Amino acid sequence: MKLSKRGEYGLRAMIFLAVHAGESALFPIGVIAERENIPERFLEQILLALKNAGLLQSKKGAAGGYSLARPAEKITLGEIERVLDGPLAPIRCVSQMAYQPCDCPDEAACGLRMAMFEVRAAVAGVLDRTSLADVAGQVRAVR
Amino acid sequence: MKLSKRGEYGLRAMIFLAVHAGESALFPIGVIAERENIPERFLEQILLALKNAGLLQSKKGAAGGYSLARPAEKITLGEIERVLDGPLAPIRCVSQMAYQPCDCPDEAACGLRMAMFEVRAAVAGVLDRTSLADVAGQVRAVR
DNA sequence: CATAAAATCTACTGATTTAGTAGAATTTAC
DNA sequence: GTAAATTCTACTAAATCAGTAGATTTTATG
Repeated sequence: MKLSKRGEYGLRAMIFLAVHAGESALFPIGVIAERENIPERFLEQILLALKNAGLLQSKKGAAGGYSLARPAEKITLGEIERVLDGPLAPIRCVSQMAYQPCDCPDEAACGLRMAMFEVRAAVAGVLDRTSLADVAGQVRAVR
Repeated sequence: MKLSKRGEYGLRAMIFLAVHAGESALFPIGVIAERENIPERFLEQILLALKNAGLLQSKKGAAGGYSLARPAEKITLGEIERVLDGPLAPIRCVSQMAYQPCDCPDEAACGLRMAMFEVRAAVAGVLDRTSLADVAGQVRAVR
C-alpha cells in the first residue's frame, strides 16, 4: 500500500505549483526540484509524464517552465496518482479504470474481493474528492 | 497502492480458514493451497509468518495443519496486512505504527502529508474495522 | 545572430523488492 | 518405522524502482 517516489515527487511538485501559482506564471524544473528536495533529472521525467497526460502546461526555452494545465480546483490528487503509479485499486479485480479478473475460484463469492472493493472505494473517495486547490488551501491555512 | 501477492495469498488463506472453520479443526497447507490456487511452497512461508505473529495456530505431523489462533471476530484484516506487507500508511511520515520523518522542507506545512494522512485513515478505517468474521459472513451470505 | 536557459526525447543502469524454489530437519499419528 | 505434516534457512530469477546520461529542440534576450 505504499506510494512510490515517483508518485510522491509528482504530487509534491503539483502541490507546489498550486500553492505558489500567484507568485509566477511559470516555474522551471530546477526551481521546483531545489525547493522540494527532489533530484532534478528524475523530476524532469515525472513532469513530462504529467504534461503528456494533460495535467501540466509548459513553455520551452529561456524563461520557460511549467504551470498547471487547468485551474487547481479542476485537478484531483487521484488523477495525478493514476498517471504516475497506475490504478488506485489494491487488486486488479476491483479496479474501475483497469479491471482484470483474478484467479480466485469464484469471483462473486470472493471475500478478499469484497474487502478490497471497500478499500478501493475509501482510497478513491479521498483522492478523487481532493483537488489541488483543497490542498493548497490547507497549506496556506497553516502558514 | 497495490497489494502484494504475499498479502493477497495470506489474506485469502486466512479468509478461507474463517469461512470453513466449522468443517474441520485443522487444515494442512496443501489443502488451502489447492483450493485457493496458491503456490504451496510460497504459502508455507506466509502461514509461518502469520503463525509467528500470533495469528495462526498449528499442529505438526500427520493429521496436523493450521487454524486461526483466535476467534474470527478478534482478527482484523489490518493485522494480517501489517504482518505481511508492513505499515498501511502510503508514506512513512503519516504512519501510526512506524513513523519516520520525510525530507520535505516543513512537515507541518506539507500538503502531501495532509492528504496522505487522510488516505491512511481511510484505509486503516476499513481494514482495522473489518474482522475475518465480517468477511466470512459476507461470503456465506452470497452462497 | 549568438548564446544561454529551458523543455524534450530516448536509452541505459544499479539497487531493491517480489515471487517464488529448494533442501534439510523436526514432529506426530498410525 | 513410515508417511504426512510443519519448520527453518538459504538461495535465485525476474520485475520494478529510482535515478543518470546524452543529445536535441525551442525560445528569450543582448
